[in-house]
Parts: sequence; C-alpha cells; structure tokens
Amino acid sequence: MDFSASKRERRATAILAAAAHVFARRGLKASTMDEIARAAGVAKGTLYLYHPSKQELFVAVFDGLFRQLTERMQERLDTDGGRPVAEQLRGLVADVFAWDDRFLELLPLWLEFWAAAGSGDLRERMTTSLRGIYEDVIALVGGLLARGQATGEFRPDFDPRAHAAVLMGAIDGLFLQAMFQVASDPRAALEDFLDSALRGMRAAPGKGGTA
Amino acid sequence: MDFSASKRERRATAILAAAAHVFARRGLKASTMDEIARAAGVAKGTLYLYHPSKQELFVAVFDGLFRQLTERMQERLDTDGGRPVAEQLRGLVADVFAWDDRFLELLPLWLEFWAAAGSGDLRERMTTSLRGIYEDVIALVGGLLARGQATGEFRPDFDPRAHAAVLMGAIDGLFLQAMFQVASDPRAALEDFLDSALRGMRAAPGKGGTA
DNA sequence: AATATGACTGACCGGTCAGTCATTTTCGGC
DNA sequence: GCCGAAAATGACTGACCGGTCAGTCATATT
Repeated sequence: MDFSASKRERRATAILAAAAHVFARRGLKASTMDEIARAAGVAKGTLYLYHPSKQELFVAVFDGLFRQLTERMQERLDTDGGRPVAEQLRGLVADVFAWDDRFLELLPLWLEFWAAAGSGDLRERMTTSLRGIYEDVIALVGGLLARGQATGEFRPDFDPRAHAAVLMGAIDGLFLQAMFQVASDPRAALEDFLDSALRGMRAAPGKGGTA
Repeated sequence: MDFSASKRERRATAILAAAAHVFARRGLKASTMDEIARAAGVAKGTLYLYHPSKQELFVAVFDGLFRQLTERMQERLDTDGGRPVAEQLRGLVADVFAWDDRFLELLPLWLEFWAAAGSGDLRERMTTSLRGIYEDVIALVGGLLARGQATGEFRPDFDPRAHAAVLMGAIDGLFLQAMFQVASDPRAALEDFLDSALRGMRAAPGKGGTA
C-alpha cells in the first residue's frame, strides 16, 4: 500500500490548519514560524519544504479558505436552482452563517486578510485576489436578483448589482460586529432586515403581480 | 505673547497626523518609530515625550479619529432634528461618505484598527472601545428608526435595533469593498439600496401594513 | 552676562525571529 | 538487514527595531 503521497498530503493539511489557527490568534506579523511548526507538530525547517516563506504560507492559507467558501456557495446555488429568488437569497444567507463554529474561531483571520490587503508587502496581491472574489460573489448574487426582476418577482427599477454589493457588505459588516461582540445576534438581525429589504424589492402587488 | 503651549500642541498634532499616515501605509507592526519620527519632523526620542510607547501612540491615533467621527454624527443629528426620519437617515449616510479624500487615504487605518481588535496585545482594549462605539451608533440610529415607527412613518413590526445594526454593517462592508477597489460606487449603491429598504420599512399606504 | 531649565536628539543595546544548512532519521529497493 | 536518497530536524546567524539615556542647545531666569 502506498500512503506516502497521502502522508505528505496529510502533513501539508496539518501545516495549513496549524498556520490558520496561529495566524488567527496572533496575526500575520506576530505569528512566528516556530509557533506554527510546533502547532503542526513538525520542525521549523519542514515548513520551508512546503512553503518558501512565511508570506507564501499566509497566502496559501488564504487561498485554501476562500476556495472552500466559494465552492460551498456555488454548490448551494446549483442545488436549489428553480425556487423563488427570495427563497434562494435566504438560503445563501443561512448558509454563510452556518459555518458557525469553525468560522467564528477564524474570524480574526478574515480581519488579517483584509489588513494584509490594506498595507504591507502583500497588499497588491491580496487586493487583487479579494477584489476578484468580491466581484465574483456580487456578480453571482446580482445575477440572482436580476433573474428575480426578469420573472416579475421584483421591481424592475433597481440596480441588482448595487443591491448585491450592499447585501454582501452587510454580511461582512455583521461579521465585524460579531468580532467585537456587539450585543445582537447577526443572523437574526439580517433575517429581520431581509424582510424589509425584500418587501421593498418586490413588485407592487397592484401592477405586475408576483410570479 | 506665550505661544509655547500652542507650539507643543502643534507638535503633538503633527505627531498624531504623521503616525496616522505611517500606520495607514505600513500597518501597526511594520511601522517603525524611526519612520514616524521622520514623517513628523522630530527625533525618535521626542515621540516618547508625547506617547509612552508605540502601542499607546497607535491607540491615541485611534481615539482621535473616532472622536472626530462621532462628534460629526452627533452634530448632524442635532441640526436636522425635526425632519422626516427617512430624510435624516439619508443625511447621515451622505455625511459618512462625505469624508471622501482624507477618509479614503486613511481607509487602511480602519482595517488596522479592526485587525488590532482581532489579535495582538491590544486586542482586549480595542475590542472594548470598538464595541462601545458600535453600540453607541447602533443605539443612535436605532432610536431614529424607532421614532419613525412611533410617528407611523414606518411599519411597527420590525426590530429597529437590528435594522440599525445591518445598516451600519452595510456601510462598513461598502468601505471594505472600496478598499479593494471593487468596481462599484459605494455611495450610489447604498443610495439605490436605501430606496428599497425604506420602501420595505414604510407603513403600508392604505392601512396598517401586512404584519 | 551668568546660570538654570528641560525639550530635543540620535547612537546604542538587547531581544526577537525569518530563513539556512549541516546533521540525523526515515524508508524503499534489494 | 544494508544502502543511498529523500525527508526532516533544530541550532545558528544576521538583520531589524523598540525603547533608553547621556549629552546638546535654545530659551528663560537671575
């Protein structure tokens, strides 16, 4: 039996997981390669067999997590394709918040990604990556809203892309508030608000009529 | 004439401005006291006559900027007290975005504040401060919305605090997108979206909403 | 003019840490 | 069970930077 490849793979995964954990707890600059190595159960030199530098390791963690996130969203949209747009939107939102435990622990990591896009050597790289991710997600949600307009479920006279951007932003902002332990359940808040927003986006009952 | 006090004050201001600038460009950890001193036109030792440590200097920058922001909001609310709530809300939003130039340059600094609340030695302090600020602002905006419900301008059956939290979050999220240069004008996006949101929050024209 | 003050300076020190590399350990093939 | 290659190790190094403090000098006081 050949487990050598899978052993290497498992080690690679352990390193990424450990790095994510340490980066989340200490931040990029304050994390030391020694601590990451200890957390992964390997020697420091081993890290350099898998990643050429601390910064590259950080970027690898970033890429891995965001690939997971976008795959998850895409999956969700594929599965409940035909349902009303309002339903799909609620589903997406519920999904994002469903990351819960793992997500909550890694929240500071998101801040670290954002901060890395704001200043430092990685700025350009992270900015480009994040911009791409945001534009993909906005296009995706914006497309959903546009479909809602096309079917007459929504008013035709709002900008679906702008609405998508604001909704995405609201989610980010709520995560931020969760980080600061602002006293309000972000999921409940967003659901309550989504009621109002959807009300305002729906076509007026008198005219076009809902699908 | 005694300008000695005001000279010291001017120097203190120069140090804070220089520090804000450098922290925004390099981030907290990567900023060096030498560079801040150079930017402020003083020697490194001088910095320690005004602030006991690099971290304290960072906190001083933070406090200064946020005091400016909240004072501005309070002022705005005081001046247009009696107008319709929807108007006041639009005014507040316009105001936040009106910081424009200076604000845009300092955006990475906001990320740095958030990141400092996520990890590092300052975490607890920054978290507490930021939570306080968020709760103040949410209370303030939430109060505005509640007043709208009381006067019958809005539906009575949504949670004004939750709505305020989401709106605040949306603004933060849009600033974030602006940082990554996502291709959309955040101000226009929020205004477009606010139309939908206000539509959904307003009391139904005929009788008392749908409940 | 002589003296006192204290704001300001910048060379220096000690600690920290990313990355290196000589050495040791592991492992597959025979 | 032996050998050589590949993988893993961790002690070491050199750069860097926060904070200190002995000394300078412009200004105020006598």
